[in-house]
Amino acid sequence: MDDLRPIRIFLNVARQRSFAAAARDLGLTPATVTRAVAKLERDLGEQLLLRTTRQVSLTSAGAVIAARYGTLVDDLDAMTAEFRKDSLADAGRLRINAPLSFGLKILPGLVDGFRLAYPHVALKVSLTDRLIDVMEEKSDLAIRISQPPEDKSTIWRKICEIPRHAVAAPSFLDRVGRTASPDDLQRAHCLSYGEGDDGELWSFRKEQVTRSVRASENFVSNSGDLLLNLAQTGAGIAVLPRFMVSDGLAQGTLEEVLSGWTVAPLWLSLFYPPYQHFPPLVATFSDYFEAYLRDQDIGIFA
Amino acid sequence: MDDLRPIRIFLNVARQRSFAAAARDLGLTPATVTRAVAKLERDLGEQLLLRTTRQVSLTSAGAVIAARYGTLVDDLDAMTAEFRKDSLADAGRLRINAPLSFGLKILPGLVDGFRLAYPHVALKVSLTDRLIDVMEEKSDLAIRISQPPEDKSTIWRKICEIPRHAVAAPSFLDRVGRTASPDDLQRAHCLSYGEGDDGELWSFRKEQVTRSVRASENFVSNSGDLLLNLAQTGAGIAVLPRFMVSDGLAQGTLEEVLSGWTVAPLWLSLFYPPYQHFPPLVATFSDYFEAYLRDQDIGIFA
DNA sequence: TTTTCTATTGCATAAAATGCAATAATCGTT
DNA sequence: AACGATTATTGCATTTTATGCAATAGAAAA
Repeated sequence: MDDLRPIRIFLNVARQRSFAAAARDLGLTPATVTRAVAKLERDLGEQLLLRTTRQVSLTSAGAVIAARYGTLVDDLDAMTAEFRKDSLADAGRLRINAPLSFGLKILPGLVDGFRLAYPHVALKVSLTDRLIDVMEEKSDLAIRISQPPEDKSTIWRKICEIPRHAVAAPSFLDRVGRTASPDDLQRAHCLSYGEGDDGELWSFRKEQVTRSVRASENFVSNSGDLLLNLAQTGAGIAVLPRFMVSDGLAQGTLEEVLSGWTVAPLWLSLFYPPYQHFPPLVATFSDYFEAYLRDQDIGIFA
Repeated sequence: MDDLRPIRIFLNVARQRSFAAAARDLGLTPATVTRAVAKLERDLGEQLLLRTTRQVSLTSAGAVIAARYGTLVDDLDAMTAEFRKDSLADAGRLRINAPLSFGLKILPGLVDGFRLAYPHVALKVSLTDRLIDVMEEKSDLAIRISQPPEDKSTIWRKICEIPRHAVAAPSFLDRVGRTASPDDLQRAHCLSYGEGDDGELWSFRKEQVTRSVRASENFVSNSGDLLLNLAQTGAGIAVLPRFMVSDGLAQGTLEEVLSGWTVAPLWLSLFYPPYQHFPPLVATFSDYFEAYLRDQDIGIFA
């Protein structure tokens, strides 16, 4: 019973008690109606309608089946209509994935605003620091802060650049001394972010001069928050997004290292699963996301 | 949304997270699966599945739709299975139509027995004395006591013959006198059964001799019970089925007129709507009906 | 009776589904 | 890194299915 057409036609005939009327109603030929009903009866192995050329009535089985299938078909139509309605850009469900630190620091305000603007959207936010596959994480979109993506297979959209600062605790700098040039940086003092074993490559820039330093592999973590904590307790120098260190700098628990030199920024991007047809709701959120960030002091819009 | 096939295929793909696996499972080619899912997505205007050559996952919309459609399709399958099961000969619904007097006198015992033998059949009995169209009365079968049917268009089955007796109250016969031959019958004394205006034609037979009397049009009723009541109160002579008068004869409230002469019997028949495929349950009841009547002293089985 | 409307069916045509083979993409293995 | 295996997709040819038209027989109405 895969084809609902015969059922629909049968229901119409049963309501109107006429094949011809049903045909006119549905814009079909009587022949089609006849064959559809015959097919349904054949499939169910039960006669549903009693026909004379001038009169049509229901058998017992037909009456039962008309009632039961009728409500079911109505349910299905209502459901399908709802699906179509939900396909608008301002309702439905949205699963978002974001990095841990970004999620905790930025998302609360953003999500609040979005829920206010689009109250019919059911949001599900998952926080993961790994730069995982969007599909595996079952997300409709993923927020990522990373080096400019080189991935070819995934779809992504650059939102802005995230300026970074090399920071350390004042107590730490008091102990090891403040340097003026990246060349003087002690590799062992570096608290590096990364998934693998080797340290990050930090690129400092001052006017036209660029200096690169490969951070030590002595300490590598995939958690920006951990690096922040360590830096604040005086364990070393970390290179972190501004939105993570601005509080510490303001309160004096952190001090910028190599001020005057700028670190190569990261990119804040939105990653999408391999959509053929971009869901309108995802586009809506993406636009809201970009607009929201423009009003915050988080990134630099090129 | 008339074709459930794409939905079924989509559900299978969603469960297995693989087009190829679904194809193997359903005995289809991957091409068919691909096209079915694409069709569903086109119909709903929403992407449901995210595919890579090695990975398949659900969009938000896909997850919702899979869940909702899944339960609905399950309901439909269960319903259809139930219909098929009910198409057996011992369950379902049965609408019976019978004449009033027969229904009150004979049906109670018959229905009791049938319900005991077939407890899963829902019976609906309607009593009508008119020889109406079976379809108009919305019955699956009609019990009729009548002259041998000449109808060509309807389907009927003769069960037995119903012997009739000409009866009157003893007091009535005391007053008007007892006659020995139909020829002496006073037309004005006849209480006639019929729908129209003119009286019945009563055919009496004694050995090889046949005598016909047309009953008076002075009193005609379409209710056998009314005729019986009138006869018992001494209003005249009525020709009635034996099962209606046997009690009166035994108790002496009625007396047979022209004993020795037999009245042409009526036929007890079952009338059916114009079935193409005879419903098994109707056949079951018909057989039970005939068997039950053989055990009663109601009819004569030729 | 004739007339009109009805349900059905055979036949020719149009539409849809299917299978096969080829292609591009991705993952695991060597 | 390169290869092999598996996967989803698509164009093309074929088969299956559905559809419309016209004809037929039956039943109610005029």
